[in-house]
Amino acid sequence: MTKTKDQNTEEQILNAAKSVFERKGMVGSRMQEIADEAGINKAMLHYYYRSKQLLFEAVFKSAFMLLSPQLNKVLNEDTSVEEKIRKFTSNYISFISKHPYLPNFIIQELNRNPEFIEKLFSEGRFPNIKKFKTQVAIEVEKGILRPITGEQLFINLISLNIFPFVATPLIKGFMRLDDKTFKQLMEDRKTEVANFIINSIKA
Amino acid sequence: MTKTKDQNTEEQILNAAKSVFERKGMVGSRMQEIADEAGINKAMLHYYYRSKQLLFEAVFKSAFMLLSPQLNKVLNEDTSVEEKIRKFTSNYISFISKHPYLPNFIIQELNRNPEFIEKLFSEGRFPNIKKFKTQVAIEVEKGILRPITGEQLFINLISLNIFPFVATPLIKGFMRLDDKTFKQLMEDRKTEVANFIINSIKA
DNA sequence: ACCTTTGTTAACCATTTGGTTAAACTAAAT
DNA sequence: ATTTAGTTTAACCAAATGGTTAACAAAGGT
Repeated sequence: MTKTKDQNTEEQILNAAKSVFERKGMVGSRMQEIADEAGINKAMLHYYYRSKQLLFEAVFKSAFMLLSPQLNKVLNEDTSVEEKIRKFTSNYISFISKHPYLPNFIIQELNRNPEFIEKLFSEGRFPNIKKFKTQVAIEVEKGILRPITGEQLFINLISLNIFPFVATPLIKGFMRLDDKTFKQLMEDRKTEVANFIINSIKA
Repeated sequence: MTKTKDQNTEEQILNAAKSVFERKGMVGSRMQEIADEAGINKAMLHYYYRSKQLLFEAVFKSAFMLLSPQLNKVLNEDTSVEEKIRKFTSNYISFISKHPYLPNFIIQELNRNPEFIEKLFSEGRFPNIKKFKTQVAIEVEKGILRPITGEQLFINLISLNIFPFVATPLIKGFMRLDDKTFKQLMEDRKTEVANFIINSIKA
C-alpha cells in the first residue's frame, strides 16, 4: 500500500491543522474545517491522531518548537548583552513576520491551559536564561551596564518584541493606523527596539 | 411587578457573563454556564439580551470602556512626558492586578474580530494619542528627550506594561518562576518599567 | 491467487449547544 | 377581584460537532 500516496496524508493533516488551529485556536476550530483544508475525509483525522485534543497537542508542540529554540540560541551565544539584544530583536521581528499567528496562538492556548507548559518543559528543549542572567549581573558589576536584573531585562526584551504582534488590532485601533503604516512601524522597530533598550541600560 | 426583584436580574446576568466571557472568551463560553453563574434560567439570557452575540458585545464594550478611558486620561493631562510615563506605569499595573483577565480578553477578541474596533471607535470615547505625539516631538526638539517618535514610544509604553499580564504563563514557564516570585517581579515593575523608559529617552 | 495490513470513505450516532415556546407566576393598577 | 404587563421556568427543537463503524480499496508479502 502507500505511505506516500499523495505525499503523506499524516503531514497534510498536520499542516491543515496548524493553519486552522493557529488562526482560530483550539475551541474555535472544527475538525470538519481541518479535514476540508487538508482535502480529506474527517474520519482520517481520527485515524491518524485519535482525537481533537491529540491533534491539537501535536500542532501546539510543533509551534512551540519553532519559537523556543530561536530564543535559546541567541541567549546562549558567546557575545555581549548588547549584541544579543540587537540580534534577537532583528531576528525575531523578521521571523514573526513570516508566522504572524504564532505568538498569539501560543499565548492564548497557554492561558487557556497553563499546566501545559509543564508537559513541554519535561520533554523538550526550553529556553534557558540562566547564562543570560549571570552575564547581565557581570556586566552590571563591571559598570558596562546600569543596574538591572536579568529577569527584568529579559521581560522587557520579549515584551517590546512580541507585544505589537500579539496586539496588532488594538494598536492599530488606538493609533488609527492603516496596514501600510503599521507595517512600516514594525519594520522600523527592527533597529528601534534594540536602540531603545541599549540606550536605557548602557552605562 | 418588579424591576428590582433580586437586585436587577439584567445586571446579574451581565456580571456573570463578564466573569465567564473574560475567562473563556466568546467561543469558549457556554450560555448555560453563564446562566448557572448568574443563578437563573438560561431562557433569561435570551429574554434580556436576545442572543449570545449581543450579550457578548455588551460585555466587551463594558470591558473596553474600563480600559480605554484610563489610558486616555493619563495621556492628555498637562504634565511632562516623563511624568505621564511614570503615572501610567504605576496606575496601570495596579489596575490590572485587579482585573487580570481583562487585557488578554480584549486582545484575544479583537484578534478574532478586528472589525469590531471600528464599531467601538464610531460610538465611544477612544484614546487619543495626538496630544502625546506632538508633546513628544516638542520635547525632542527642545533637547529634553532623545530622538524618538511618539508612535514608537507609545508602543513601547504599552508593550512593557501590558505584555507581562497577557503572557503570564509563557513568562513564568520560560523563567521557571513560581507565583510569588512572579508577583514580586510585577510589583517591582511599577517603578522599574518607568525608570527603564525614562533612562532610554532622557537626553 | 489469496490473505493480511493499511488507508479511505460515507453514513451514522450521541451529545452539546444556542435558541424558542408556551405556560405559570408575580405584583401593581383598575 | 380582575386585569395587565413584565418576569421566570421547564420542556422542547434543530443544527452543529466530535467521534465511530462498517464496508471497501490498494498494496505487498506468501
